[in-house]
Amino acid sequence: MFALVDASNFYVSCERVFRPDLRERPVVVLSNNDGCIVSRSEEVKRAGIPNGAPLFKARRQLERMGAAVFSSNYELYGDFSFRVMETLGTFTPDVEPYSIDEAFLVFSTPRPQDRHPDRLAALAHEIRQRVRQWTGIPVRVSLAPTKTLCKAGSELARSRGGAISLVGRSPEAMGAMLDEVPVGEVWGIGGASRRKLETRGVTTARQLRDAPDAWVRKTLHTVGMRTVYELRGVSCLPLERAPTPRRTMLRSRSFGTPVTDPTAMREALATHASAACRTLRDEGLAAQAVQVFYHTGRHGEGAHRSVSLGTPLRSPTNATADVVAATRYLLEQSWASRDAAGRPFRYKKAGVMLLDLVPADAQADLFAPQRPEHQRLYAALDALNRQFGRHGAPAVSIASTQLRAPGTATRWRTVCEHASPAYTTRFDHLPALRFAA
DNA sequence: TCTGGGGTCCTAGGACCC
DNA sequence: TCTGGGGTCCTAGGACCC
Repeated sequence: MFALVDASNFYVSCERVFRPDLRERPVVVLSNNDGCIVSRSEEVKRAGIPNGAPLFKARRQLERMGAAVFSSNYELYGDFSFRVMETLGTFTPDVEPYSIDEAFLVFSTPRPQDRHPDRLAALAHEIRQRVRQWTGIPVRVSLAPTKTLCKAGSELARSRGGAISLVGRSPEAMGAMLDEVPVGEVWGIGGASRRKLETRGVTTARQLRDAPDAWVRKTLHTVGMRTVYELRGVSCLPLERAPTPRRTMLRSRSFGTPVTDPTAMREALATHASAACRTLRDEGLAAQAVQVFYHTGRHGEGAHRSVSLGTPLRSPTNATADVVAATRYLLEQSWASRDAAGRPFRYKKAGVMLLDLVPADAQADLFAPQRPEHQRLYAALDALNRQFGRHGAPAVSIASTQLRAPGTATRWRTVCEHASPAYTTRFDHLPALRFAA
């Protein structure tokens, strides 16, 4: 038996914990660079502002509603996520954090006498209550025999007090529930599959569940077949107790101001490469290939250009200097300031991708140079930054991340104009209580 | 008129998720 | 003026081999 615990409007909920004045007010949280709306309170959803809407399009409406607007504060959300996961760990050791705001839990199948719907509904409610009381975060809880059914249940729970159990229901009773779920809301059915299914007359989760195997296999291939089995109550997606080692890593950002000169681009790529390598070392991995990409905006006027170029590394590495050197080479190979008509390229975003990741201690190549001095260098660097780095800004970094002349501002960095305090992770941001006289 | 058969590996791109 | 960021998996098709 699986449980899905899912926070609704998680980022908004985090912002509200230390701001009770916002409980009844419309609130939105923005993506990086203050670009899009990525979390909306119920009031904002009701007003018809869609998820993913760019801020500049919704700004007037939000002002009229008196909405509070926040930049993303991942330090805060990450800490609340940790607290929620810890709380869930008091119900079962088998917790799989699935995303920042969701987790699957697995319980041993209840004995028949405990399988009464009331008892299961009570368990779902208890999880909900405890998370709310211990962390301040409202969640929905859905119990079901498979992960995909948990996801469907979580949708149904929205209109059922936030907790639901689909365990032990007959196929007919389950079908009645799945009738309420549009096929596009089934976990694993995205826009393309939804359109495909709808043109063939399949519009609900129940119809998908009851479609013939051969037809499903032909239409949605093996992944879709797995989804259908899961809808039938046959579990195909086990709980992932340990996270699977990652295969790739990407660090990218949109620029606060468009980049037109190669020096700023070099800085940005070196900064992304440094961040990626630090994570690589934290996770004990090494990369065998590097790719950089950068592009102009897709919207609006001006010259458009999109570059994506990669190179293998001589041997697996997580040394920042190696990767930065590779990004520099790739930039030199690909940079252009103007198009054929002489119009400047205004680059909006850049990123560094590390590929073919392997464990750092695996000896991939007998002839690869062994460089213990690198290990000591980066161990020292990481230790310095852990102790003296300030919230993502390293205390010691390699020089090419700071190519600008001293005293000049970095113009490419991300915009973040509505940040809330990191209430739970920085002493200087601790909330102050004010008592009315 | 006539155009083998079978295999591997790699890459790009699609689809999906949050 | 202003449109996140970070992942995984699968498939199709090309290159190449015998």
